[in-house]
Amino acid sequence: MPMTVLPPLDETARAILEAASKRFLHYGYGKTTMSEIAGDCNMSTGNLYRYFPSKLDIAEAFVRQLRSDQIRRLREVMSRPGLSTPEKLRAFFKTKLKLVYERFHSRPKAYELSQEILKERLAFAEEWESAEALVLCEILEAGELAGDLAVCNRVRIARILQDAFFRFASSAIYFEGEYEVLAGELDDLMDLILDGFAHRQLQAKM
Amino acid sequence: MPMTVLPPLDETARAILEAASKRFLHYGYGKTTMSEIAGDCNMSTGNLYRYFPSKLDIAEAFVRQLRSDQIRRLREVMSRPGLSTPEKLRAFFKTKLKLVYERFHSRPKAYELSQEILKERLAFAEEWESAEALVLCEILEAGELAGDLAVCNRVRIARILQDAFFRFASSAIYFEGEYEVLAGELDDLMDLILDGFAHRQLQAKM
DNA sequence: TGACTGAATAATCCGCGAAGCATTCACTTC
DNA sequence: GAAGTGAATGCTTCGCGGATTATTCAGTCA
Repeated sequence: MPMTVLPPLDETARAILEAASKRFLHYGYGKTTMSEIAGDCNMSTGNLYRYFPSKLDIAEAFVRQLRSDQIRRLREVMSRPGLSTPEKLRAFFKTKLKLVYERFHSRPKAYELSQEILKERLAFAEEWESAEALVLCEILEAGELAGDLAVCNRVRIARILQDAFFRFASSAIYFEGEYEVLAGELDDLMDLILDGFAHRQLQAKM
Repeated sequence: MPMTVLPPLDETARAILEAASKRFLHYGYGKTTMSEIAGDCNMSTGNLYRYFPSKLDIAEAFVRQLRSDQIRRLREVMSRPGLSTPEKLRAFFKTKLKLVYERFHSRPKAYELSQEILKERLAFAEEWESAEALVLCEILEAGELAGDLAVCNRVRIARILQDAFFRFASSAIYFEGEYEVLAGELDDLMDLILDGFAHRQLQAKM
């Protein structure tokens, strides 16, 4: 179920994916042809289709790697010892902003590819959202257990948080502003929302 | 400064705008030609340019009307007597969602035109955002005076609110879901944020 | 002199044939 | 029979000439 577990790839498939990835990163999805990928792997185009149903699926597999790497990093940050639940939530969204911002500016082809796939493959986009929501749920659950947070419905709260920080995951903003400004606005919003949780905490105690 | 005040249009300009609007709504921006507009007004194409610098400016003037109408309605809702500040804030964003949702589904040409202009005319998009922020600021100011709300920096808070509800103004969502679902999610988010204000209120009193 | 014209200009759009490419499949290889 | 081939197929894109259309401007009108 969680997308971080990739179906195991046989050696040939891995070689194909690696060759394709290099070209995608250098030249972009559109400027990479199946014959080039096949050539890099010393095989014919026909054989590629024994390992991937289509070119788009190769790209999806690539983006899947990028994304699961991102999930891994998010988990890493959030599980640093000594962080309170509010701090974890803040770290989650700030890290996400930083990762996406960096990818956008330093690896534009990867960013662009990611966007293309997400547009074509709605199911994948939803899968990815759920994977993130899962991490959020884990943070919330830990907070609940630690008495850090009063949360009645974790799934719902995770969804609300995703809504609230939607703007910071939207590509539109990366043309607008500096990272520092964006991060500042994110902090402001997080302050308000954490106050919301604090208030609920108080209410729950009464 | 506020965009709701349109530069007064002379009679001819108004006629042009009206003729153009009809065609934009029926056939869309791209399928409307300057000669058609001129024909509708019994004048030559050249004369149109004495009143508007370009076709895009006619469209902008039209969208400006739509938008200022929307601002007017937002103000109307928010100034209904007997609403507390939290209720006003909720009404503001729910009304906005409803207006945009309705436009998207019942007047697709108008929606599409709106999007086209906002893409071309960044300055206009920003102007529009500021106009909305201004309304929010007014709500916040009234709340402050009524002792309904503890707000230190109105402009900043307005910005935070716009960030938080960005998703509900983004066109992406109108393909996804039913209005009821969206409105429900908006309510959830608003609940959390209002709790945030409530908490700040308590803090301020101590 | 200000309102307006419409032919001239230049920019953009459109359709269509050619080229390039993803995908398939009958076939080869080991 | 699993792995691989590469020419054949059909789909998509591209480029380009002609047509359409936004914009201009020298000139008319009242």
